Amino acid sequence: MNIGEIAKRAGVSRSTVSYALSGKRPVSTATARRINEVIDELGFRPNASARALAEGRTRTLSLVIPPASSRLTDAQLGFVASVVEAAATHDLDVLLSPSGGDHDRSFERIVTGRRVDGVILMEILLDDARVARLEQAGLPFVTIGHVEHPGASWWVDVDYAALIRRCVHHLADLGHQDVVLINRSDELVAAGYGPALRSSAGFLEAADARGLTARTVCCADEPAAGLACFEDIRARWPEVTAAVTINEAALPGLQQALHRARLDVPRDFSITGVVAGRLAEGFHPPLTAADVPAEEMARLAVDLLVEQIADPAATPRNALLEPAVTLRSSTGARFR
Amino acid sequence: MNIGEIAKRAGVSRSTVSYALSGKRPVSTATARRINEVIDELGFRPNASARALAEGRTRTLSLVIPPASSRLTDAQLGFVASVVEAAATHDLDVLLSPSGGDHDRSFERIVTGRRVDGVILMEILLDDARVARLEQAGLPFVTIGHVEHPGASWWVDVDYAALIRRCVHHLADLGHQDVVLINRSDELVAAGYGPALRSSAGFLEAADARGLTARTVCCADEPAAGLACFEDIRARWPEVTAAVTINEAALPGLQQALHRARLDVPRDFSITGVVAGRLAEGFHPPLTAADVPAEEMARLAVDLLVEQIADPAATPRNALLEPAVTLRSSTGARFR
DNA sequence: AACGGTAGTCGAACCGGTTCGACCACCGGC
DNA sequence: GCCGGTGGTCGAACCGGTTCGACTACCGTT
Repeated sequence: MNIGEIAKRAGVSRSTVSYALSGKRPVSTATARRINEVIDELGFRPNASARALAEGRTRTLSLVIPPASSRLTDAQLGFVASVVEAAATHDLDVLLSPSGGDHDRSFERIVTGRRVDGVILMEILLDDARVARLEQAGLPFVTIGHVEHPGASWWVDVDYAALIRRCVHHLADLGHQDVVLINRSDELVAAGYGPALRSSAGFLEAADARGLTARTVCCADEPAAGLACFEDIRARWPEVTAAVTINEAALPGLQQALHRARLDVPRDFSITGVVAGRLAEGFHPPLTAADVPAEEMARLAVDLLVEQIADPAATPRNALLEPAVTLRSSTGARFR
Repeated sequence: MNIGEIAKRAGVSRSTVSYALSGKRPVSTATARRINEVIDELGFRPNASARALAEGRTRTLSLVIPPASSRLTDAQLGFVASVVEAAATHDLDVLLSPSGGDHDRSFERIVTGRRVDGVILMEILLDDARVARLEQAGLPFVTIGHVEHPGASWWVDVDYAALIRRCVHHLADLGHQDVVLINRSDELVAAGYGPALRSSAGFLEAADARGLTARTVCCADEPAAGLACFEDIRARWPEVTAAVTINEAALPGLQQALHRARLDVPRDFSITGVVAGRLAEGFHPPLTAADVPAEEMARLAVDLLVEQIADPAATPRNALLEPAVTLRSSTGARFR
């Protein structure tokens, strides 16, 4: 069941079997055939640990996810599956590692233990300790989202500021005058979570450019919070006629609040934002929104990481995606 | 950066460093202190591949996710995160492997390449080829869901038949006479997907016991299908006053269909089933349903797997969970 | 005083691959 | 007929850990 056994049965040395498998040196067709016969017969496959030790690479990537306690949103979960798919096309395996909370041990194990060839970090903060740790360790990595001053680093992100600006312009075009941004949670904003901060900046910028009255609120990542948040908005600013959101988890609650308030979307109230396509379509009515392109981001992230692993000295590359805002049916002209 | 370097700087042999780290043989306190100083100073951590090779175990589990990974339901995704958490408490890493489709190479790599110590298989079919493959390879594994004739094997499952029966009895108690089961997709039923088949059986059984008129339909795992499916039900069987479902992905579509049909839940129509708690709460109104206990299943699965890895000869254990049906507000008495 | 047991340490073998240097046989060129 | 190059193969070293057997020093017994 190991390479020595194969060699013995094929009547050759271990190195010859290795060369027959890798093709790194020529092997006569006759020997190659004999070796392959034995391998097929015994169902041999090289031991991954031994190979990793000898080659100095593990053919494995790590995908660092936020702790499960802070619920993963739909877009994030779709991303996990997509990374696995993308890695599979490169014959790479994916190690899923939690981080944050009391999971620093797992993260350290990955980084220092040479457990993987590279890391994909998701949900990073504008100033993220894990980024510094990986840089220090000299381990190739790609971040989903970019730190405040990316310098020369590898990352993939969605241009939240630009997308939110587009949403605001869309609402302004429809005649809305009083708009609100329903952001992610206070905690995330306080921690310096890029998408939340950049969305807020883009929102205020575009509202200012179009002379709209803009309000922003934070909302915890759960349906109940969405409901409470919307009722609060109605109570404080009854003049608001449209909302922009990046808070996927709150959507069911928003839906419920709209229904309770007997507001028809889009006749009485418009809603748009940046949301996973699947969720936007599940909303009622389907949400006019920029769909977070999880698969594309995953593919890009893996490709960038593979490139970086192949040549760690290469000049860093990045990608700032700006998906189209898909017009569905949750935004309409303001007649009142 | 390797154990030899540590040994040299601490003035001892490599084996002494190893024993100081593992505690498998006594080391004098003076030497241990010196070794630990050097280790802390250099930030040393044993190379995972080398250790795996020497010990014959990788301290890694594989979580095999279903083929069309883009179609993971909420309950499944919650499960993935929970498995990672549970494994972390045992200091184990989790390798996420796709299977099915054109991903058989990934699966084979895991199984034959001694890449992991054990496997958790989710979304298995009543007669699943991967189960046979793992048995043949002699690799410890636990399945989420159980095959038709489990024999002596390790698994964790939710008792769909019993839960669906409970849902039907609940509806019968409320006076409903004509009920429908909205199942998962045709394809899954045809492929022999346990939860779908067992739900169907339990549904018919309980309806029969209570003298209800029962219909069952299959519905693809997406919102649009849920909408079409419900409108179809209304057209064919207008007398139906309650639905039971295990199709989480179709829920938003059902919601939309109920709204379009101007049916008030629960006044005009009742709906219940087996659904992730988070989704049940996101429904409007909150769904009376049996919440799939993803975290508990994950923890159990990992614990069972760890137990099996420690003693492969142990007699197999399993767990059939029957979570409570949580009364929320989507079911009501039938007055008409 | 001889003896057995244990704490503490070392060197060497081993896990299962990859890769380097060396060797031989054979070929064509001058 | 000698030389250089290439195809094909082997043995040995190496990757970085763990573990076994052996050895020494020192302890308390009888």
